[in-house]
Amino acid sequence: MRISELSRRSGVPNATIKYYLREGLLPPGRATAATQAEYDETHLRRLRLIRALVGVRGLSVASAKQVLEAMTEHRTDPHEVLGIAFGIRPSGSGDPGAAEDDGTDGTNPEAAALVEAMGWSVSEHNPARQIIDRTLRTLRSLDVAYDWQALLPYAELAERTARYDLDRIESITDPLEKAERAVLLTFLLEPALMALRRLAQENESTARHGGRAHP
Amino acid sequence: MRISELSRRSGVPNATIKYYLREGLLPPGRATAATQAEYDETHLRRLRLIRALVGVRGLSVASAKQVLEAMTEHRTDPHEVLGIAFGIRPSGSGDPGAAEDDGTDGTNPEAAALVEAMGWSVSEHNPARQIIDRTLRTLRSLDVAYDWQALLPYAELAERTARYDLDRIESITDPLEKAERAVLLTFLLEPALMALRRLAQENESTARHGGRAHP
DNA sequence: GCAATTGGGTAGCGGCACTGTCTAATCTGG
DNA sequence: CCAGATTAGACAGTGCCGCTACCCAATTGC
Repeated sequence: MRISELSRRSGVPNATIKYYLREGLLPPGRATAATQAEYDETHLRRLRLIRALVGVRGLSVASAKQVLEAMTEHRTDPHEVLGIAFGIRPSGSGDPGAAEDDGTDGTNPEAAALVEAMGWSVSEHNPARQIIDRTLRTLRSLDVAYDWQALLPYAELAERTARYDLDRIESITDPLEKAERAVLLTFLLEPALMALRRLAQENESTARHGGRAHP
Repeated sequence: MRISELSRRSGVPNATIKYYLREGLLPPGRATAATQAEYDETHLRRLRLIRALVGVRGLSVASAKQVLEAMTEHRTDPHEVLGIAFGIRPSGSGDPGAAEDDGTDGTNPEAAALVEAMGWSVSEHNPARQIIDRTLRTLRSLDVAYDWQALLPYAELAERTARYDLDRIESITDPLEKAERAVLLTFLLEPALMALRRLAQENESTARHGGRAHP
């Protein structure tokens, strides 16, 4: 399959496919000549995956690249992939690297306390820790008295969610397929889970305040 | 308080505050003269809220504006605010309005089935429905056999999350404060909840595969 | 042989979130 | 009363990001 057919079958414009190739999100096709390369079903699949991560989930192209790299390399087992992939940040946020001026070392004490309390075994470097500490700090700066203990019930629910996530990929034997499924469920499901929460919030709000939905 | 003090106390550059004023995210100060306006604590608070929504949560400035408008107007009760605010989309996603070419009418049948099965009472227009249907369609296009029934356990957990969310704001009497808290908990907590899920996933993965965290 | 297609490269575009500059009016200190 | 600083408001410019358009030489299919 040449690039035009790949474009036609995926619905992604020719120029955009070239862009993904340049950026390294899509591996190059098997070159058959100086101006000819052959693509196969794996490229088509990868392309759809890219579109899902970027379009539906809203990852930046750079973040999607990291996820895909982690997924493809999967040095030993899917566990690695999860560990690496879980640290990607959405496109919206600003500067990675140096914190603006809030003098935060890399300790994230609140996340650590939470992990300890839950009895979890997670890497010190998991960037999810940062997100938790940052969120709590931000909330408190807005006079919302939240600390890690306020997150405990949420952590409990997250634990069940994670168990359910892992159940769903346990039966897959092919490691690459398993890694792909893990990425899909982790990232692509995030907007849907938040959507579920909002539906449930509206329902719960309706139930408590007795109001009916706006027409 | 004049603009410079507002800038100094919030850490937001002068020019950026003017930008937010232009965009309508921050209400104008009380003009005392042609080149003088007075800002107060509510402006400072609002500014911090903007920064939290845009910086931490990653909302686009336009989305943040909608959230803030819904929050401020709060025609009758916080229930309205939740209903409106819950429909905001993150900045990452592409074109609102016309769906690309996947001929989707506005029905979102899977979300409807899920809502029905859960016995929820939510508006037909809640955009969370769209997100759910879109996510499921995308997953299936990637050969992941998911339908609304696969989301039921997640919906169950979302319901508990929502109950906990509503518990936390129930005691607030001032309607504007309540609306603000609802917005904060709904939006600002989202990254943290996803972070919790990832921590729990890593933990669960470690437990099942017996691996230890990467050094 | 020759139009059409392709790979590969570079340049440009539109949107977004600011940022810098300018002007005229106003305030402050002496 | 006046010099110097500050301010509101308007507008142009910047840097980044995700494409998109164009160009060229090589290759292909007819």
